[in-house]
Amino acid sequence: MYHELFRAFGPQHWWPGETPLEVIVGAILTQNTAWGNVERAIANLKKARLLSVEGLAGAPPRTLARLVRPSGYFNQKAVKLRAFTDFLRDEYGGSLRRMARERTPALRRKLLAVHGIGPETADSILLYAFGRRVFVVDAYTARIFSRHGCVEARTPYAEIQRYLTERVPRSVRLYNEFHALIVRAGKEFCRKTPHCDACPLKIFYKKYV
DNA sequence: GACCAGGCACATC
DNA sequence: GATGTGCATGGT
Repeated sequence: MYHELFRAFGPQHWWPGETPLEVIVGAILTQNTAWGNVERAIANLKKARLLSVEGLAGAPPRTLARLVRPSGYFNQKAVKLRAFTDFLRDEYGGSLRRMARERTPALRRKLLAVHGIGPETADSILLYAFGRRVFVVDAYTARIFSRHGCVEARTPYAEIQRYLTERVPRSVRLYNEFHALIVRAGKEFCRKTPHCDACPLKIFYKKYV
């Protein structure tokens, strides 16, 4: 499936963010939200010169909420951004470099304890901000692999993740590209109803489903 | 005007 | 532990 997707779409160059902090902010803002709206919110933060650890930590919550408004759930997301900078300050003295020295299992555990960071957001941060070998599962992943008969519908996050890590070669590079391609395919072909004839994965669909 | 989008926390059973 | 609900904007 990976090779079919790569052949069809080519490299996706993920994450679409320039710095680890920008990846983290994007991961929080994109929760159940179209990426285009996240881009507007990030642009607002940049324009206000608040897309920094100090900026996010120091800005009034109402200001943050106003700036991230285009990404939806803006009151909650303002709280979540602040929860992250609080965590970064308390746990690593506000230093992403120090945070980057933490070992993956401990870091994942700590991230999951932060308000607003669940499994997908934690794993996106681990893989795309810190280059850790963690397979990110999202709504598209669940949909595509359940529609291909690999897992049951509504299989829990951890189980889908286990299914994939047991089968996919364990490479950060591959995890990065595969997940990005899954999102690409999900957006274009697997939204409300399957469009299997045009989808690069159609041969798998026809063979197994 | 309905439906959807790269979830998560919280309440309730 | 499973299931339901609120959160909210912008595109199709």
